Amino acid sequence: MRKDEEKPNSLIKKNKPYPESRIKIDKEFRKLLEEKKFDSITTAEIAKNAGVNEALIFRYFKSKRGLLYHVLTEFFQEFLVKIVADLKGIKGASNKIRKLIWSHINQHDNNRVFAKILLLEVRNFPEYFETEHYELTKIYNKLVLDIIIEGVEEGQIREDLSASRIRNILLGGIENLCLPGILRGSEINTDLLADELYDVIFNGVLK
Amino acid sequence: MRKDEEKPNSLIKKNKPYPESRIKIDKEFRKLLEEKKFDSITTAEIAKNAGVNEALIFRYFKSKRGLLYHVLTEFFQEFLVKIVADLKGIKGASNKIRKLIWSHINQHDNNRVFAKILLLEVRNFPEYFETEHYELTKIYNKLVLDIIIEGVEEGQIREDLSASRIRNILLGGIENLCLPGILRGSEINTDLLADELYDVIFNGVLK
Amino acid sequence: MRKDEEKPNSLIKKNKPYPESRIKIDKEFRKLLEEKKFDSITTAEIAKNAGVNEALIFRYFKSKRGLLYHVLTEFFQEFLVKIVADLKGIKGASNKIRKLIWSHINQHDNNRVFAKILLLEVRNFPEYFETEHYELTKIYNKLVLDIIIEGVEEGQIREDLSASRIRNILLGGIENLCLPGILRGSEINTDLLADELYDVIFNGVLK
Amino acid sequence: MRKDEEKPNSLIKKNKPYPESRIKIDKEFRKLLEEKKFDSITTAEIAKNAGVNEALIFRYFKSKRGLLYHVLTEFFQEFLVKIVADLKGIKGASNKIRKLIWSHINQHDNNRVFAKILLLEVRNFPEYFETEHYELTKIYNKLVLDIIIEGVEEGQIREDLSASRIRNILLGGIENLCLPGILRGSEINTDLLADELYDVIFNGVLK
DNA sequence: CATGAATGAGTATTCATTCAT
DNA sequence: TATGAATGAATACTCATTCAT
Repeated sequence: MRKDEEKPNSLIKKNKPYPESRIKIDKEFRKLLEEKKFDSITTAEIAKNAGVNEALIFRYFKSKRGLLYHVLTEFFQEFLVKIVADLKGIKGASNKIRKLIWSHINQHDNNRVFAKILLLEVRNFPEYFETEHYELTKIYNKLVLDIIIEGVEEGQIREDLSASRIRNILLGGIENLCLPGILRGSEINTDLLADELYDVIFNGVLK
Repeated sequence: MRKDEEKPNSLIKKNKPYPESRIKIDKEFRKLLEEKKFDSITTAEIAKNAGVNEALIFRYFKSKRGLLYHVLTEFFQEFLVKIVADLKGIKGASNKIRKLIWSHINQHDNNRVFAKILLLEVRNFPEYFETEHYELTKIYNKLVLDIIIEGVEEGQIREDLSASRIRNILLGGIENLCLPGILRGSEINTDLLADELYDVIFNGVLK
Repeated sequence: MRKDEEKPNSLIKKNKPYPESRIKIDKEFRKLLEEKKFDSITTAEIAKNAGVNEALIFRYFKSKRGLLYHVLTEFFQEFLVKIVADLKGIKGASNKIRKLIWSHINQHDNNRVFAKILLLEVRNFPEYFETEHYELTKIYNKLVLDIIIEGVEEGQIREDLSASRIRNILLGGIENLCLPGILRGSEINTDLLADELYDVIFNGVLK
Repeated sequence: MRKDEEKPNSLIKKNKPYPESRIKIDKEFRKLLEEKKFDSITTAEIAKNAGVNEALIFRYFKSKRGLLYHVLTEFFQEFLVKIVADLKGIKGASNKIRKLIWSHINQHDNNRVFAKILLLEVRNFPEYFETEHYELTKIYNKLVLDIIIEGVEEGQIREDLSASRIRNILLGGIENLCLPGILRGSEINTDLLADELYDVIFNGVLK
């Protein structure tokens, strides 16, 4: 059918495909981010390695930090997509939470660069909080909160604790568990950590 | 007696007191370290805020990093003194270890800046390992090792595990537990963390 | 023909002309070099006098020394071109040597700044020997050597002396003779010096 | 006798003996001058090596250059004393000149540092010409001139050439001959050079 | 006579960013 | 869309020199 063929096509076109140079910059920057700190990456370096003109970085991303925020947003979008996909078809709040914990830790494990940046670099910049990325974290927070509420409504989770507090404990716990591994570059045993956290949380939290 | 009171006074003076400017630099640098990363602190900034001439930083501390190492050493000396004092009079290796864990975490809690620097910044600089501070850490490591060995000899600790491995697990555990709090500036529940770690370690380690 | 005249013109243009600022830097640096020593010329001074931004020096020439080496290379290229042109059409090794001596001294006389730098400054920098300029001197040395060898083969020059030793004596002699004039800025009597050197060398060297 | 004992004593006192620190600075500076260029010697370095307070350099010598001029003067005084001593008892202008040439070259050979400084460093500083050292060179020039004049009056030297021109050729010749050896640190064959110069000069100059 | 402290002007070099085309 | 040129504000660090005591 024509419609079927055109729709995705037009959708992609609406997202007007980024010019090649822009993509190269993005790619090269991600690569550099795995090798060194944001501060010690230079725009000259990015441009040279990407084979594009330095000024393009500023045309496309406004500033070096703009580039960082953009890349961070991209990552978080993928992160969200992944989480949502992973949760699809799972019934019951506690099962969802178990999956979410695992999936979140797994994402951290597979994207250490971003985890590190989020943890160590970004919070220093005041303008971060006006960032698209920051907006996305709010969406994620909401998503998690909804699952908790669902659990409360289902009667699985104690209703005498504020749902948002539980959410914070959950997310804080995940970060705490991942931190050492991310920082030191040491192994993250996703299954083990996920189990442990689920245990701890749900012993305190389940009815 | 007057004489008795004056002598120590004069003794202290012999250790010629640092010039005021030097102290100001030290102080201001510590302050800035609490606000921002080492790399983004500038010598100009230190000097200006401290109200001294920038060149004095280099006269007194050789380099910006020299200043860092100096401040780190100062801190670690106090750290060591505190630990040794805390251990004084405690009998039995396991009691000593319990105290040491607590004291170490407590120090981290009270000196977050230094903990942060140690954890995140300093290990990148190769010359760090020729630093007085690094030498002091060796002394501390030895001190902990000796307690473990004491435990083995007293028959409290399993002798089929290498003492130095136990020491490493112990110190690594402390760091892991403190990391999140330090990084985020969130609360560190010293008593809880210390108990937990002691438990974990000693369940695996005690005879 | 017009076409014939235009083509080389356009060919030259393909070697994209250096930006004006770059040329200004080059020019101003050469000028300063005539007034003062390399070490006491500052990049700020160069930029200010040339009316360009100081950072451009580094964009175009990497470093202050890079600028020096560049200018030296430029000079030496002209030097080589001149020598080769002067030797064109001359028959017989001894005639070539006579011409070469004269031409070399003459170049020194006309480019005292460079002679001075070569003699006094450059040999202190270890990285000089990885310089394009240094590579060019090797070419020149080879060129002179070949003439000597030609002389030996023609039977004009004694074959019991190593050709390269003769070359070294020749070039060393030229430098010695030029040195005082260059250093003091006093007159260099090219004809006289050339005759003298040719005499001395060839009395010892001819068959 | 008292008088005998007191006189030298008082004479020394008149020259009021320099304080030890001053002497140490002088000594250390001379030593450094043999190792590196004036510009790359720092006052801090001098003071530290000499074991004196840096500020003393300025008390005693006004400035870093002041120190240089002082040391140069000292050297020249010794130089003059040596020359005068060497000439003592020699009869006849031509014999005196022969000796003077030798003695001058010999001094250069034995004091390469000073020769080098005089040749390369000092002439750039405009204030040099208000220096005591510069005044001493005038004395030396006069001394040489007088010998030439003596030679003219004795009838040994042509009176149709200006005596001062002959003097200049003589002194210029000495410097020219010494220059390469001094600059390159290569050997100076005093006897040979002296003979050569004497020959050249006197073939053109003697009656 | 001697000293420790302090300083200002400078030093090459870096870098994110802007601009004209 | 792309580019080469240009720039200003920094950056850690140096050094001769002054000053109060």
